[in-house]
Amino acid sequence: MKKLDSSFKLIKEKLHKAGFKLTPQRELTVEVLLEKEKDHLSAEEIYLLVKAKNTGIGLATVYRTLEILTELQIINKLTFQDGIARYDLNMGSDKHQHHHLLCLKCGSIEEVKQDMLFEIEKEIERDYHFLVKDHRLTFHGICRNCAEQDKEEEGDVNG
Amino acid sequence: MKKLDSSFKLIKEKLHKAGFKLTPQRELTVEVLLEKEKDHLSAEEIYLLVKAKNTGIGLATVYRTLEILTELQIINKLTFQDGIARYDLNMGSDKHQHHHLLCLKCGSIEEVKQDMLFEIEKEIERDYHFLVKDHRLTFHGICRNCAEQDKEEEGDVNG
DNA sequence: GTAACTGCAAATGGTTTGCAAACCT
DNA sequence: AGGTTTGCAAACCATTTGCAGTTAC
Repeated sequence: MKKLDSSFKLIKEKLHKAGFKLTPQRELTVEVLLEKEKDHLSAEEIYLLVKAKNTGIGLATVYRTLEILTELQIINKLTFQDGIARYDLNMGSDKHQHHHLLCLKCGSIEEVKQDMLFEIEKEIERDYHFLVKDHRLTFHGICRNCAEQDKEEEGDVNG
Repeated sequence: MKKLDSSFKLIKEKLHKAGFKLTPQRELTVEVLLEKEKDHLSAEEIYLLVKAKNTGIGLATVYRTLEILTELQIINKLTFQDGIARYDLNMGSDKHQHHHLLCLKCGSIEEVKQDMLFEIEKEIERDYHFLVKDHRLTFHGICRNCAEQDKEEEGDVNG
Protein backbone atom coordinates (compact mmCIF):
# COMPACT_ATOMS: atom_id res chain seq x y z
CA MET A 1 0.00 0.00 0.00
CA LYS A 2 3.02 2.29 0.44
CA LYS A 3 3.38 3.04 -3.23
CA LEU A 4 -0.33 3.56 -3.76
CA ASP A 5 -0.50 5.91 -0.82
CA SER A 6 2.25 8.15 -2.10
CA SER A 7 0.82 8.17 -5.62
CA PHE A 8 -2.55 9.00 -4.18
CA LYS A 9 -1.13 11.90 -2.22
CA LEU A 10 0.70 13.16 -5.29
CA ILE A 11 -2.41 13.12 -7.41
CA LYS A 12 -4.46 14.85 -4.77
CA GLU A 13 -1.84 17.56 -4.55
CA LYS A 14 -1.89 18.01 -8.30
CA LEU A 15 -5.66 18.39 -8.30
CA HIS A 16 -5.52 20.83 -5.44
CA LYS A 17 -2.80 22.94 -7.01
CA ALA A 18 -4.83 23.17 -10.18
CA GLY A 19 -7.72 24.58 -8.16
CA PHE A 20 -10.03 21.55 -8.18
CA LYS A 21 -11.94 20.43 -5.15
CA LEU A 22 -11.27 17.06 -3.59
CA THR A 23 -14.69 15.49 -3.57
CA PRO A 24 -15.25 11.90 -2.46
CA GLN A 25 -16.26 10.98 -6.01
CA ARG A 26 -12.95 12.19 -7.35
CA GLU A 27 -10.99 10.48 -4.62
CA LEU A 28 -12.75 7.21 -5.24
CA THR A 29 -12.21 7.45 -8.97
CA VAL A 30 -8.50 7.97 -8.43
CA GLU A 31 -8.50 5.10 -5.93
CA VAL A 32 -10.00 2.77 -8.51
CA LEU A 33 -7.52 3.89 -11.13
CA LEU A 34 -4.64 3.18 -8.77
CA GLU A 35 -6.00 -0.20 -7.76
CA LYS A 36 -6.59 -1.33 -11.35
CA GLU A 37 -3.51 0.29 -12.78
CA LYS A 38 -2.93 -2.53 -15.25
CA ASP A 39 -6.44 -2.86 -16.54
CA HIS A 40 -7.05 -0.07 -19.06
CA LEU A 41 -10.55 0.55 -17.82
CA SER A 42 -13.30 2.24 -19.76
CA ALA A 43 -15.40 5.00 -18.22
CA GLU A 44 -18.25 2.57 -17.69
CA GLU A 45 -16.00 0.09 -15.90
CA ILE A 46 -14.61 2.78 -13.63
CA TYR A 47 -18.14 3.93 -12.91
CA LEU A 48 -19.20 0.43 -11.86
CA LEU A 49 -16.14 -0.07 -9.69
CA VAL A 50 -16.66 3.22 -7.88
CA LYS A 51 -20.32 2.39 -7.37
CA ALA A 52 -19.31 -1.02 -5.99
CA LYS A 53 -17.36 0.77 -3.29
CA ASN A 54 -20.81 1.33 -1.75
CA THR A 55 -20.92 4.94 -2.90
CA GLY A 56 -23.36 6.40 -5.33
CA ILE A 57 -21.82 8.19 -8.28
CA GLY A 58 -23.14 9.32 -11.64
CA LEU A 59 -21.63 8.22 -14.90
CA ALA A 60 -21.41 11.86 -15.94
CA THR A 61 -19.29 12.61 -12.90
CA VAL A 62 -16.89 9.86 -13.85
CA TYR A 63 -16.55 11.31 -17.32
CA ARG A 64 -15.98 14.77 -15.93
CA THR A 65 -13.38 13.51 -13.47
CA LEU A 66 -11.57 11.58 -16.17
CA GLU A 67 -11.52 14.69 -18.31
CA ILE A 68 -9.88 16.67 -15.53
CA LEU A 69 -7.35 13.95 -14.82
CA THR A 70 -6.50 13.77 -18.50
CA GLU A 71 -6.04 17.53 -18.68
CA LEU A 72 -3.66 17.38 -15.74
CA GLN A 73 -1.84 14.52 -17.45
CA ILE A 74 -2.44 12.27 -14.49
CA ILE A 75 -4.00 9.74 -16.83
CA ASN A 76 -3.92 9.11 -20.57
CA LYS A 77 -7.01 8.67 -22.63
CA LEU A 78 -6.49 5.88 -25.14
CA THR A 79 -8.67 4.86 -28.03
CA PHE A 80 -8.04 1.44 -29.50
CA GLN A 81 -9.77 0.15 -32.58
CA ASP A 82 -13.17 -0.32 -30.97
CA GLY A 83 -13.50 3.43 -30.50
CA ILE A 84 -14.17 3.18 -26.76
CA ALA A 85 -12.00 5.41 -24.60
CA ARG A 86 -9.83 3.68 -22.04
CA TYR A 87 -7.77 5.26 -19.31
CA ASP A 88 -4.31 4.59 -18.16
CA LEU A 89 -2.39 5.99 -15.19
CA ASN A 90 0.53 8.14 -16.15
CA MET A 91 2.63 7.77 -13.01
CA GLY A 92 6.29 8.60 -12.99
CA SER A 93 7.29 9.42 -16.51
CA ASP A 94 5.32 12.41 -17.64
CA LYS A 95 7.18 11.72 -20.85
CA HIS A 96 6.21 9.37 -23.59
CA GLN A 97 3.51 6.78 -23.65
CA HIS A 98 4.49 3.15 -23.22
CA HIS A 99 3.25 0.67 -25.80
CA HIS A 100 0.41 -1.83 -25.84
CA LEU A 101 -0.10 -5.38 -26.98
CA LEU A 102 -3.69 -5.95 -28.04
CA CYS A 103 -4.66 -9.59 -28.41
CA LEU A 104 -6.88 -10.21 -31.41
CA LYS A 105 -8.33 -13.35 -29.80
CA CYS A 106 -9.20 -12.43 -26.23
CA GLY A 107 -8.98 -8.65 -26.39
CA SER A 108 -6.54 -8.39 -23.50
CA ILE A 109 -4.21 -5.42 -23.36
CA GLU A 110 -0.69 -5.86 -22.05
CA GLU A 111 1.83 -3.11 -21.46
CA VAL A 112 5.33 -2.73 -22.80
CA LYS A 113 7.25 -0.55 -20.42
CA GLN A 114 10.32 0.23 -22.51
CA ASP A 115 10.09 3.09 -24.92
CA MET A 116 12.11 1.71 -27.87
CA LEU A 117 11.21 4.59 -30.16
CA PHE A 118 13.93 7.17 -29.53
CA GLU A 119 15.78 6.34 -32.71
CA ILE A 120 12.66 6.30 -34.81
CA GLU A 121 11.46 9.60 -33.42
CA LYS A 122 14.77 11.15 -34.37
CA GLU A 123 14.36 9.81 -37.88
CA ILE A 124 10.85 11.24 -38.08
CA GLU A 125 11.97 14.65 -36.90
CA ARG A 126 14.78 14.71 -39.40
CA ASP A 127 13.02 13.24 -42.43
CA TYR A 128 9.55 14.74 -42.01
CA HIS A 129 10.31 17.95 -40.12
CA PHE A 130 7.68 16.88 -37.62
CA LEU A 131 8.24 17.85 -34.00
CA VAL A 132 7.33 14.72 -32.05
CA LYS A 133 5.66 15.30 -28.68
CA ASP A 134 4.31 11.84 -27.96
CA HIS A 135 3.35 8.61 -29.64
CA ARG A 136 0.85 5.80 -29.56
CA LEU A 137 2.05 2.36 -30.52
CA THR A 138 -0.10 -0.73 -30.36
CA PHE A 139 0.85 -4.15 -31.63
CA HIS A 140 -1.99 -6.36 -32.78
CA GLY A 141 -1.43 -10.06 -32.43
CA ILE A 142 -1.85 -13.18 -30.34
CA CYS A 143 -0.94 -13.15 -26.67
CA ARG A 144 0.97 -15.90 -24.91
CA ASN A 145 -2.13 -17.41 -23.31
CA CYS A 146 -4.11 -17.62 -26.51
CA ALA A 147 -1.16 -19.05 -28.40
CA GLU A 148 -0.87 -21.81 -25.81
CA GLN A 149 -4.59 -22.50 -25.92
CA ASP A 150 -4.42 -22.76 -29.69
CA LYS A 151 -1.72 -25.39 -29.37
CA GLU A 152 -3.82 -27.40 -26.91
CA GLU A 153 -6.83 -27.32 -29.20
CA GLU A 154 -4.74 -28.55 -32.10
CA GLY A 155 -3.66 -31.38 -29.86
CA ASP A 156 -7.28 -32.26 -29.10
CA VAL A 157 -8.19 -32.41 -32.75
CA ASN A 158 -5.29 -34.65 -33.63
CA GLY A 159 -5.50 -36.88 -30.57
CA MET B 1 -4.91 7.97 -64.26
CA LYS B 2 -3.06 4.81 -65.25
CA LYS B 3 -2.32 3.79 -61.69
CA LEU B 4 -5.82 4.56 -60.45
CA ASP B 5 -7.34 2.52 -63.25
CA SER B 6 -5.32 -0.57 -62.46
CA SER B 7 -5.96 -0.23 -58.74
CA PHE B 8 -9.63 0.17 -59.47
CA LYS B 9 -9.68 -2.95 -61.58
CA LEU B 10 -7.83 -4.88 -58.89
CA ILE B 11 -10.27 -3.88 -56.21
CA LYS B 12 -13.25 -4.73 -58.36
CA GLU B 13 -11.79 -8.14 -59.00
CA LYS B 14 -11.25 -8.71 -55.30
CA LEU B 15 -14.85 -7.81 -54.56
CA HIS B 16 -16.10 -10.03 -57.32
CA LYS B 17 -13.98 -12.97 -56.26
CA ALA B 18 -15.32 -12.67 -52.74
CA GLY B 19 -18.85 -12.94 -54.12
CA PHE B 20 -19.97 -9.33 -53.70
CA LYS B 21 -21.99 -7.50 -56.30
CA LEU B 22 -20.53 -4.51 -58.05
CA THR B 23 -23.15 -1.88 -57.44
CA PRO B 24 -22.68 1.73 -58.55
CA GLN B 25 -22.61 2.79 -54.91
CA ARG B 26 -19.70 0.50 -54.21
CA GLU B 27 -17.84 1.57 -57.33
CA LEU B 28 -18.23 5.21 -56.46
CA THR B 29 -17.09 4.66 -52.90
CA VAL B 30 -13.95 2.94 -54.14
CA GLU B 31 -13.47 5.74 -56.67
CA VAL B 32 -13.57 8.35 -53.92
CA LEU B 33 -11.15 6.35 -51.79
CA LEU B 34 -8.72 6.14 -54.70
CA GLU B 35 -9.02 9.83 -55.53
CA LYS B 36 -8.48 10.95 -51.94
CA GLU B 37 -5.92 8.32 -51.08
CA LYS B 38 -3.93 10.67 -48.85
CA ASP B 39 -6.81 12.12 -46.89
CA HIS B 40 -7.83 9.60 -44.23
CA LEU B 41 -11.51 10.24 -44.74
CA SER B 42 -14.24 9.49 -42.26
CA ALA B 43 -17.41 7.66 -43.29
CA GLU B 44 -19.32 10.92 -43.31
CA GLU B 45 -16.76 12.58 -45.58
CA ILE B 46 -16.82 9.67 -47.99
CA TYR B 47 -20.60 9.81 -47.99
CA LEU B 48 -20.60 13.49 -48.90
CA LEU B 49 -18.03 13.02 -51.64
CA VAL B 50 -19.97 10.17 -53.21
CA LYS B 51 -23.17 12.20 -53.03
CA ALA B 52 -21.35 15.12 -54.66
CA LYS B 53 -20.70 12.90 -57.66
CA ASN B 54 -24.35 13.57 -58.46
CA THR B 55 -25.43 10.18 -57.22
CA GLY B 56 -27.71 9.51 -54.33
CA ILE B 57 -26.34 7.21 -51.69
CA GLY B 58 -27.28 6.44 -48.11
CA LEU B 59 -24.88 6.85 -45.22
CA ALA B 60 -25.70 3.31 -44.12
CA THR B 61 -24.59 2.00 -47.50
CA VAL B 62 -21.27 3.77 -47.14
CA TYR B 63 -20.76 2.15 -43.76
CA ARG B 64 -21.68 -1.24 -45.15
CA THR B 65 -19.33 -0.83 -48.09
CA LEU B 66 -16.50 0.27 -45.84
CA GLU B 67 -17.07 -2.77 -43.68
CA ILE B 68 -16.76 -5.07 -46.67
CA LEU B 69 -13.65 -3.31 -47.94
CA THR B 70 -12.11 -3.58 -44.49
CA GLU B 71 -12.91 -7.28 -44.32
CA LEU B 72 -11.25 -7.82 -47.66
CA GLN B 73 -8.26 -5.82 -46.43
CA ILE B 74 -8.63 -3.37 -49.27
CA ILE B 75 -8.76 -0.58 -46.74
CA ASN B 76 -7.76 -0.17 -43.10
CA LYS B 77 -10.07 1.22 -40.49
CA LEU B 78 -8.15 3.56 -38.21
CA THR B 79 -9.25 5.16 -34.98
CA PHE B 80 -7.23 8.11 -33.77
CA GLN B 81 -7.79 9.79 -30.46
CA ASP B 82 -11.08 11.45 -31.40
CA GLY B 83 -12.73 8.05 -31.67
CA ILE B 84 -14.01 8.64 -35.20
CA ALA B 85 -13.17 5.90 -37.69
CA ARG B 86 -11.08 6.89 -40.68
CA TYR B 87 -10.25 4.82 -43.70
CA ASP B 88 -7.04 4.32 -45.51
CA LEU B 89 -6.32 2.48 -48.75
CA ASN B 90 -4.18 -0.58 -48.33
CA MET B 91 -2.73 -0.82 -51.83
CA GLY B 92 0.33 -2.90 -52.47
CA SER B 93 1.61 -4.15 -49.17
CA ASP B 94 -1.00 -6.35 -47.58
CA LYS B 95 1.54 -6.48 -44.80
CA HIS B 96 1.99 -4.05 -42.00
CA GLN B 97 0.42 -0.69 -41.49
CA HIS B 98 2.49 2.40 -42.22
CA HIS B 99 2.68 5.07 -39.54
CA HIS B 100 0.94 8.38 -39.05
CA LEU B 101 1.91 11.86 -37.93
CA LEU B 102 -1.00 13.58 -36.23
CA CYS B 103 -0.57 17.32 -35.79
CA LEU B 104 -1.84 18.55 -32.45
CA LYS B 105 -2.40 22.06 -33.84
CA CYS B 106 -4.18 21.62 -37.16
CA GLY B 107 -5.25 17.99 -36.91
CA SER B 108 -3.65 17.02 -40.21
CA ILE B 109 -2.55 13.43 -40.70
CA GLU B 110 0.58 12.69 -42.67
CA GLU B 111 1.85 9.27 -43.64
CA VAL B 112 5.19 7.66 -42.99
CA LYS B 113 5.74 5.03 -45.61
CA GLN B 114 8.67 3.15 -44.13
CA ASP B 115 7.94 0.48 -41.60
CA MET B 116 10.85 0.98 -39.16
CA LEU B 117 9.46 -1.49 -36.64
CA PHE B 118 10.94 -4.84 -37.69
CA GLU B 119 13.54 -4.81 -34.97
CA ILE B 120 11.10 -3.75 -32.31
CA GLU B 121 8.61 -6.40 -33.33
CA LYS B 122 11.30 -9.03 -32.97
CA GLU B 123 12.06 -7.73 -29.48
CA ILE B 124 8.38 -7.88 -28.58
CA GLU B 125 8.01 -11.43 -29.82
CA ARG B 126 11.07 -12.52 -27.90
CA ASP B 127 10.52 -10.63 -24.65
CA TYR B 128 6.75 -10.84 -24.36
CA HIS B 129 5.96 -14.06 -26.23
CA PHE B 130 3.43 -12.07 -28.21
CA LEU B 131 2.92 -13.06 -31.83
CA VAL B 132 2.79 -9.74 -33.69
CA LYS B 133 0.40 -9.60 -36.65
CA ASP B 134 0.22 -5.87 -37.23
CA HIS B 135 0.76 -2.57 -35.50
CA ARG B 136 -0.59 0.95 -35.20
CA LEU B 137 1.88 3.73 -34.60
CA THR B 138 0.94 7.38 -34.47
CA PHE B 139 3.23 10.21 -33.51
CA HIS B 140 1.59 13.22 -31.91
CA GLY B 141 3.33 16.51 -32.49
CA ILE B 142 3.61 19.66 -34.56
CA CYS B 143 3.73 19.45 -38.33
CA ARG B 144 6.09 21.43 -40.51
CA ASN B 145 3.46 23.97 -41.54
CA CYS B 146 2.32 24.73 -38.03
CA ALA B 147 5.89 25.00 -36.78
CA GLU B 148 6.60 27.58 -39.47
CA GLN B 149 3.43 29.49 -38.66
CA ASP B 150 4.40 29.54 -35.00
CA LYS B 151 7.73 31.10 -35.91
CA GLU B 152 6.03 33.80 -37.99
CA GLU B 153 3.66 34.65 -35.16
CA GLU B 154 6.54 34.98 -32.74
CA GLY B 155 8.11 37.37 -35.21
CA ASP B 156 4.91 39.46 -35.26
CA VAL B 157 4.83 39.74 -31.51
CA ASN B 158 8.42 40.79 -31.24
CA GLY B 159 8.41 43.16 -34.20
C1' DG C 1 -35.96 -14.97 -60.79
C1' DT C 2 -33.86 -14.39 -56.56
C1' DA C 3 -30.59 -13.62 -53.20
C1' DA C 4 -27.97 -9.59 -52.39
C1' DC C 5 -28.19 -4.77 -51.92
C1' DT C 6 -30.06 -0.12 -50.96
C1' DG C 7 -32.20 3.69 -48.45
C1' DC C 8 -34.74 5.34 -45.10
C1' DA C 9 -35.85 5.84 -40.43
C1' DA C 10 -35.50 4.09 -36.04
C1' DA C 11 -32.44 2.03 -32.58
C1' DT C 12 -28.00 1.76 -30.23
C1' DG C 13 -24.32 2.98 -27.26
C1' DG C 14 -20.61 5.84 -25.71
C1' DT C 15 -20.15 10.45 -24.37
C1' DT C 16 -21.71 15.31 -23.35
C1' DT C 17 -24.63 18.88 -21.51
C1' DG C 18 -28.35 21.71 -18.89
C1' DC C 19 -29.94 22.57 -14.69
C1' DA C 20 -31.53 22.38 -9.88
C1' DA C 21 -29.90 20.62 -5.65
C1' DA C 22 -25.88 19.49 -2.68
C1' DC C 23 -21.29 20.26 -1.28
C1' DC C 24 -16.26 21.65 -0.49
C1' DT C 25 -13.34 25.30 1.48
C1' DA D 1 -21.72 32.37 1.62
C1' DG D 2 -20.45 31.40 -3.07
C1' DG D 3 -18.65 29.26 -6.63
C1' DT D 4 -17.88 24.29 -7.68
C1' DT D 5 -19.50 19.90 -8.25
C1' DT D 6 -22.97 16.42 -8.56
C1' DG D 7 -26.70 13.50 -10.53
C1' DC D 8 -30.29 12.91 -13.27
C1' DA D 9 -32.37 13.04 -17.66
C1' DA D 10 -32.22 14.67 -22.04
C1' DA D 11 -29.33 15.64 -25.96
C1' DC D 12 -25.68 14.30 -29.10
C1' DC D 13 -23.41 11.95 -32.65
C1' DA D 14 -21.09 8.14 -34.92
C1' DT D 15 -22.47 3.83 -36.15
C1' DT D 16 -25.73 -0.19 -36.71
C1' DT D 17 -29.95 -2.45 -37.80
C1' DG D 18 -34.83 -3.72 -39.57
C1' DC D 19 -37.38 -3.84 -43.31
C1' DA D 20 -39.76 -2.97 -47.71
C1' DG D 21 -38.55 -2.01 -52.17
C1' DT D 22 -34.85 -2.38 -55.85
C1' DT D 23 -31.09 -4.35 -58.46
C1' DA D 24 -27.03 -7.04 -60.21
C1' DC D 25 -26.13 -11.28 -62.04
